[in-house]
Amino acid sequence: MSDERLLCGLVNGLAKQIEAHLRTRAATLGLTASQGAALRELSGPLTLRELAGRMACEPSNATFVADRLEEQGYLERRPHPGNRRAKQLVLTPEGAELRERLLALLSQDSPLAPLSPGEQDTLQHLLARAVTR
Amino acid sequence: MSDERLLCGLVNGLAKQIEAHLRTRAATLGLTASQGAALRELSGPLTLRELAGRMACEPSNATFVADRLEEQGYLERRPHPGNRRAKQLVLTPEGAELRERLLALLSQDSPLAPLSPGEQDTLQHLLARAVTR
DNA sequence: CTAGAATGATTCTAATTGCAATGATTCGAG
DNA sequence: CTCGAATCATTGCAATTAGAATCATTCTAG
Repeated sequence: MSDERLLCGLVNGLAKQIEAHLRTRAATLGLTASQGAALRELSGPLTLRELAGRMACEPSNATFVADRLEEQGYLERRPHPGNRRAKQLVLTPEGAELRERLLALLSQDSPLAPLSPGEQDTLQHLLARAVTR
Repeated sequence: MSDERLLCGLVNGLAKQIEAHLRTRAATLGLTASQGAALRELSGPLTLRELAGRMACEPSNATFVADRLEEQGYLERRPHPGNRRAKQLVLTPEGAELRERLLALLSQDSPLAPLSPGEQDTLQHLLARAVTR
């Protein structure tokens, strides 16, 4: 029989651990943890709402971090083709280059490293079933 | 092959989902999410640092939520036997009663419900291996 | 067609959180 | 024994975050 409270603590603990890992790596590039998370998710053009969804935060926060990244010249807001309300976030060449460096840093000493590829697969499968979006 | 970035997003997403679930239930008892988390972890006397560890937050934060719970009469700070630096957090009868009500609320419609007990077991096992450094 | 609901982004405000510094107590090397 | 390092809780401050309100645009029922 599984203890749900313990399980919640473990999920939260691992999330915090992943965030701490991201925080240290992003800091070496002059970014906050949130900025690093945003950069990590921007594998292609995203709308602000999509970014908020991937970062699991409020849209107002996504606006905030996008502002900072835009000020630093790492992304641009472009009019969304086909929806004039929305804006597309697109990385500048500097942003894309920085993203590559960040991804390289993140792949080192990942908190998920103790798990084998197979275990990561089953973990991914279980989490995907639990997360309702 | 597993995508580590996707996995990180899933862990974070589930953590946020669990927190949102906790937030709504705690709110019906007049508590914030953090206060609810603290109450949930206080199955027995805990030191502030232990509580912070279980909540995966900074000790200063644990002090903050303990202050609130103490003001509301749900817990007491007692001198720790054997260590005069530390303080033991102990639930009052009202706190213990409130905790039972919270646990009852939390067991309903848990975000982990989509997973079978067996799946929750393997999930717990995997997370435990990843989170222990 | 059109009025009202819904969606997307933004702004403002308040609350939560992390971080560095401080005081008190305990531990440990020499 | 003793002095410096480490631990525990707390405080103050800065930064992040969530939540409600607002404006513009899009969708939809009738």
